[in-house]
Amino acid sequence: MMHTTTIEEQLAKAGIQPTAQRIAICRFLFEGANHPTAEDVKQWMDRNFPKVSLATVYNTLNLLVSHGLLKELRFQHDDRVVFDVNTVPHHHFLDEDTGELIDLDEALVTVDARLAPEYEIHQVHTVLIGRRRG
Amino acid sequence: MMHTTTIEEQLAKAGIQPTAQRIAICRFLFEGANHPTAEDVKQWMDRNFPKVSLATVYNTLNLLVSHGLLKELRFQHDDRVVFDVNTVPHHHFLDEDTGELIDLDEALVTVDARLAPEYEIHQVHTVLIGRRRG
DNA sequence: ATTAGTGCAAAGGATTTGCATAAAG
DNA sequence: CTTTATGCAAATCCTTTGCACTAAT
Repeated sequence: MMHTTTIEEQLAKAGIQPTAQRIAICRFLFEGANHPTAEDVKQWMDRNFPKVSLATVYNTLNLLVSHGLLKELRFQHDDRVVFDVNTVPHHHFLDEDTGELIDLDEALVTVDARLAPEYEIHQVHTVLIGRRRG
Repeated sequence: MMHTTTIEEQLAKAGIQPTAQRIAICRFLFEGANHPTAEDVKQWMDRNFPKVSLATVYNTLNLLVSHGLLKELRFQHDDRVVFDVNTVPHHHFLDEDTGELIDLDEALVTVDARLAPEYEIHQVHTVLIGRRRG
């Protein structure tokens, strides 16, 4: 029988003290938030865990990033940072109508770059921009 | 014999009045500036065409973008906008040591995305992150 | 007790805006 | 003359920081 890791455990394992504020933020992040901005996190917190300051939101997000639990991303269409719980390398689809960002598993996108041999490639990130019909 | 298009002509053709400030900025941009930020443009102007305000630099850059002579790009490693004279679709290599950005012709990078048919793809942009040896 | 986390308000950097002046058509 | 561009300073947006306060170990 398999044991689901709690947020406290995930934080502890990453070396982050699991305070109430941090757990609340992680609850939002790890339970389905889709590429939220700091402001999105703040707004969710205001509704679900009031009295947390914006500074704590930023501190916590940066802490999670620096401990590898979160990635920060920037896209062309928005000058704000968005956070991605998906820390595994992957790509993104950006719906140009709605602004919605969708993670694309690395296996779904094949990138073949024919560069001169002095270019060592360490990471590849593709953004597909378009529209989802339907 | 082929006639090289002047900056004035390029601006006029795009419907932009070719003022002295705009021409100077375009001279910097179109003659080899590599993915400059607004601040880079301002600094070049301070040296080569003093007394131009930062507001005019931003106004001009935005004007060029809105008329299709320039693209604005944002990358993960820098929260500032960088401008790209290359308005044809292409990809980028980011040297993670130096921060240098290198344009990659679209033909050099093949992207194959296996998405569900409701995803209409209009643009593809790949960033390759790594290091250039040598 | 000592260290670490939080909240608030202020500061910071990048970019935009309002408005008066200057230049262009 | 009338419109458009410029310069300056102030304003705005996002994010970070300093510092006093609180809560953990």
